[in-house]
Amino acid sequence: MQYKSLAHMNCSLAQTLEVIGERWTLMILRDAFFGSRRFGQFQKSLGISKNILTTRLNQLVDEGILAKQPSPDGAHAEYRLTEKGYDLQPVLLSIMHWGDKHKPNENGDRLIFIERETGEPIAPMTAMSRDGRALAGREIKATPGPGLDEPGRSQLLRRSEKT
Amino acid sequence: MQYKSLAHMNCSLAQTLEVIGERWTLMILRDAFFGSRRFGQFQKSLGISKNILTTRLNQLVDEGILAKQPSPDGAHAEYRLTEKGYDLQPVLLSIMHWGDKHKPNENGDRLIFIERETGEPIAPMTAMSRDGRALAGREIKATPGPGLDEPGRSQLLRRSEKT
DNA sequence: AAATTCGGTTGCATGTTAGAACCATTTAGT
DNA sequence: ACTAAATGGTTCTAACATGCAACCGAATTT
Repeated sequence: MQYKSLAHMNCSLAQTLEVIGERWTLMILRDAFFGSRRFGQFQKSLGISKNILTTRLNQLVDEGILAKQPSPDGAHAEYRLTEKGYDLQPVLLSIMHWGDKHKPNENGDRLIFIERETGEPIAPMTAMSRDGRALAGREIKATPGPGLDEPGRSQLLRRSEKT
Repeated sequence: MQYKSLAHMNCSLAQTLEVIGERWTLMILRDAFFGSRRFGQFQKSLGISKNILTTRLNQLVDEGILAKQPSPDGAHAEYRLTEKGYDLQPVLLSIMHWGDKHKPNENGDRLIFIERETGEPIAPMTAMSRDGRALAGREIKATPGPGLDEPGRSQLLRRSEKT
């Protein structure tokens, strides 16, 4: 997907960025969350070149984030979010939340996310303790898990010592 | 920062991606969260070319996400997260959480995020109702806020009708 | 005093992107 | 039924970004 691959890194961030770490990809997914299904809808709404859109949609289909299916009327294809795609919603929400705060529109929030059933606005995305307290950035730290290999492990520990 | 600018779009996602929407940028921030401060630390840990690292660090400083300061011993410079930078933690956490789930390491999670004080693992990043219930992707929808302009507004409404 | 480290800058080859032109199929209009 | 336009792409090319290697000055180490 890109110039220098991050795929060899044993890092959940790198692995994910290998898939969605490109501007258009997330914009396409945004549109998908808002109901776009068809090639032309994405293209018109985003103003993206067709060839780029083609490659991005194919990558997302290959990754199982979108599924390409014939439309109900059978004529053209549709791209729909899979479960794996829906799982990206927290990512989109937290990015948007940052944008609302630090790149605001002068008139106020551009979008308000509400619970479908109640119509109530949802809470802003924050890290939480298991018992439901919001946690600020500095209250959290990382420790090595079973999946971390030795180089990363020792780097992490060395750094956290002297903090 | 990139080929085709998203800056003209009135969209919190586009605005944010204009700043952090490039693979290296988020990797650099990951390192910053884990304690990297110096040019050489970032470069060694990521294996990124120096010229690219230079431009990315400068962009982050220009945006106020990192601050460049002389180090305590006065010799070389240090890059440290600002408050604006710390606010990106939910973004990183949700991306990593997706990676842990969908691009797992066979041995288990690579990192475990814990509350600094208690040592307790934090909850996975999820959208929440204000009263603390976790909300799945499909339970949420977007409605236009005061900052949304007419074209986007009507598009959004048109789409949500026929869902 | 010489060599190494640190934090870059510069130049070049190569890979990606953006835009335009083209094309096959389906749908809409007359 | 015939034509025109829309849809969903593919292909070509120019322009720009990336990545590597070489270089460089200042500061530290040997």
